[in-house]
Amino acid sequence: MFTEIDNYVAKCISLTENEKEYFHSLLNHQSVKKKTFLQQAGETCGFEAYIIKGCIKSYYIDENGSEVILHFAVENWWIGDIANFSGNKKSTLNLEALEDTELLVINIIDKEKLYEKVPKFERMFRLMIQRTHETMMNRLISTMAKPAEERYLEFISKYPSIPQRVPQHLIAAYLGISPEFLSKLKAKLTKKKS
Amino acid sequence: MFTEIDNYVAKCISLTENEKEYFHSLLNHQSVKKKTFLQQAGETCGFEAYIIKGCIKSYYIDENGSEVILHFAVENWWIGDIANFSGNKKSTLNLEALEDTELLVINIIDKEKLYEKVPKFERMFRLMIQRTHETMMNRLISTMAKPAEERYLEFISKYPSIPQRVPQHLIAAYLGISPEFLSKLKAKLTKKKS
DNA sequence: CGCGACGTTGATTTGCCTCAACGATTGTGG
DNA sequence: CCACAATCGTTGAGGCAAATCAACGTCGCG
Repeated sequence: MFTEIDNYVAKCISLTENEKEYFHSLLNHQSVKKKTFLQQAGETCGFEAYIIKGCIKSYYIDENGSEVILHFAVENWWIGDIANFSGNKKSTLNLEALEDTELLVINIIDKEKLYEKVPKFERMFRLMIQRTHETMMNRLISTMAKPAEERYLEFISKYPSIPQRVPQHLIAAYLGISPEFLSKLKAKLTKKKS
Repeated sequence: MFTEIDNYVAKCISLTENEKEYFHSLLNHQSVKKKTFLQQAGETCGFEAYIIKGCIKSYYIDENGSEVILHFAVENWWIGDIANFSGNKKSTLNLEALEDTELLVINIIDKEKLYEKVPKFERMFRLMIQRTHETMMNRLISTMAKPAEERYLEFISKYPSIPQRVPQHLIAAYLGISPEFLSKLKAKLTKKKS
């Protein structure tokens, strides 16, 4: 149960057996059935979760009612609600399982305790968020500067496994285009090839 | 010279006199004249800088040649190149002074030393990057889900001082719209009021 | 003074959206 | 096990937000 997450941690920092045990003791195993929510907008609980198996879609619904997808998080990713870290404002983030999913969850209180007892974890989570931030920035740049076709091609080459697990209209939402338009894009691309 | 940055640090962590002195010893004061670069795309030096006075524009030029502005960083902000942290790939980020600017710079090597000697700084930079990441996400969401007019209004209400220091076509670039279109937007808005 | 940087305005074009109708597939309750 | 409803993808017609191109006025500065 802990092998994957231990591998992940080991890539950033090295722990003693005691520290590892303490870390494990703060993690709660949780299963989430397909089409159910790990978190819904409006809840205030703060946590972070490591995905052992499955796929979670994290997305916002903004005031105008449009859905913006942040991630399709799969095995060996962290998900959580950044907004919940800094302030304690209500989250506007939704986390919904696209498949039956197994997670290891740490709540924000325990995470602070962890930082206190094993400060090395500050480093791990700093590195984690740095990487997330970096991908996010690249996405912002793509979104602002590149046409939909290019963004789509980038997406499938960066995440080749996602289109096989996730319905196409969600990929459209991720790219920020309408499902109809993505369909037309694909038609155009296959025509090009032939 | 260190009063502003010390205030910033104190909001996140508390330091002994010794730690503070060590921190100061790693900072290099640097002045950058208007219209010159603190960093240009292609350089590999990694650093992070705290702005004491002035204004820095950080932006990418993507393959298609279009400019995407990440920040207008002013007093009491950090700037740096995230991409340079994780990998050591060449940066694609440009940092250009829009005004004569005074900075405190720490290079990436010294920053690692700092982490080692005073692990508390892991926390400070984690919190810093969490906040940056949060604003970035909100911007991504706005960019994807909201029309230009709404984004413009958000911008001037969030950063009311920026339009007074920064030429309008750069604000257009920040918002991801053409300068002409921003001009037309403003015309429409002032007409609405009257 | 003259040049370059900046902002405005108008005409035209285009990337993408919305709406609507239609197959194909899946899954679920009777 | 079938029937019917969801869910999903495709295609076409029309519309709109924003880009592009071009011309022009204005200011600040060397």
